[in-house]
Amino acid sequence: MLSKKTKYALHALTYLGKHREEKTVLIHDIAEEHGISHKFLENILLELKKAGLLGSKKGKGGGYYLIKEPQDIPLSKVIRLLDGPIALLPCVSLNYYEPCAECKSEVECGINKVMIQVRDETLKILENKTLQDILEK
Amino acid sequence: MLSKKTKYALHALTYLGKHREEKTVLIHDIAEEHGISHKFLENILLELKKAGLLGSKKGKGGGYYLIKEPQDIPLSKVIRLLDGPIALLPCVSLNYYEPCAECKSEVECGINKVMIQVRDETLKILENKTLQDILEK
DNA sequence: TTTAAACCCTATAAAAAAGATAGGGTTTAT
DNA sequence: ATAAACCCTATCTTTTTTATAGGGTTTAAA
Repeated sequence: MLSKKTKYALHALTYLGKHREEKTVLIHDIAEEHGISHKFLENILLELKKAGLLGSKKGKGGGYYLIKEPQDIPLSKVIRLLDGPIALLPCVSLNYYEPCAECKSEVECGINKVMIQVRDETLKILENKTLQDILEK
Repeated sequence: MLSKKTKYALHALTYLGKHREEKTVLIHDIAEEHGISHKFLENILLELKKAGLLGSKKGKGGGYYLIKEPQDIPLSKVIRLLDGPIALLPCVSLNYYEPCAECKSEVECGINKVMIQVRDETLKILENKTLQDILEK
């Protein structure tokens, strides 16, 4: 399951996507709309900004705005950013690889082999669905 | 990512699958092979038994054994059993449904819509991959 | 140029989930 | 009879998640 961070991120991105005509959107407004803690949401938006999905403007009249087109923001990107690996095991993660403690040999491990396949197929799904799909509902 | 419980369960099932010729397999042997706590593994095997995947035999010479054919044990079954929902959000879970706190209306929620599609496609993958695939490596 | 609105940063803490341990009871093959 | 192995319940530790707090910095507009 997705963490609340990722869930909130998706809600925020959706909100920003719906308000693209406005130059900026206030954290406050997003937080209020979805009943999220202002400060917690702030951290999330900062991460999305660091990752290049959002831009922000300081000072009076400032706020956040989408920097990418919704169709260029796949779910895989958002999930990886806030929740980490998409792979089901560390030993098959592309972005967060770690060896498995229980595995004596990855080469001989059938679980490893299957999980690589699962990872690839799952990635196809999550790279294919974008913020655009959410906005289109 | 999968919890250790699920990971251990997959290792145990694999071990049992490889030793199907023997009538029973000792918890001890599986635990030792993969460096898992005996007691922790015991709990997991009990869950697999309750779910109808394993049988057990008490007394001297007893142990656990596979009750189903490997091709009839999909990853989805094991994951749901030990880790819970496969869906990314509670509001789209088939087996563990709960409404989302942040969502005002599921019907209007684009995230919900997309996650239903993700769930269905993910399920296809996880129902299609079975213990047999792991054993075949 | 002041000031209010909003972003930015660090540290800490509460709550929940995961992971593991302990200890004893019951069953059964030899 | 007894040792080997399954079965059950409760507790505890660690890690991760989910926040909260408080203050500093930047900037647009009056």
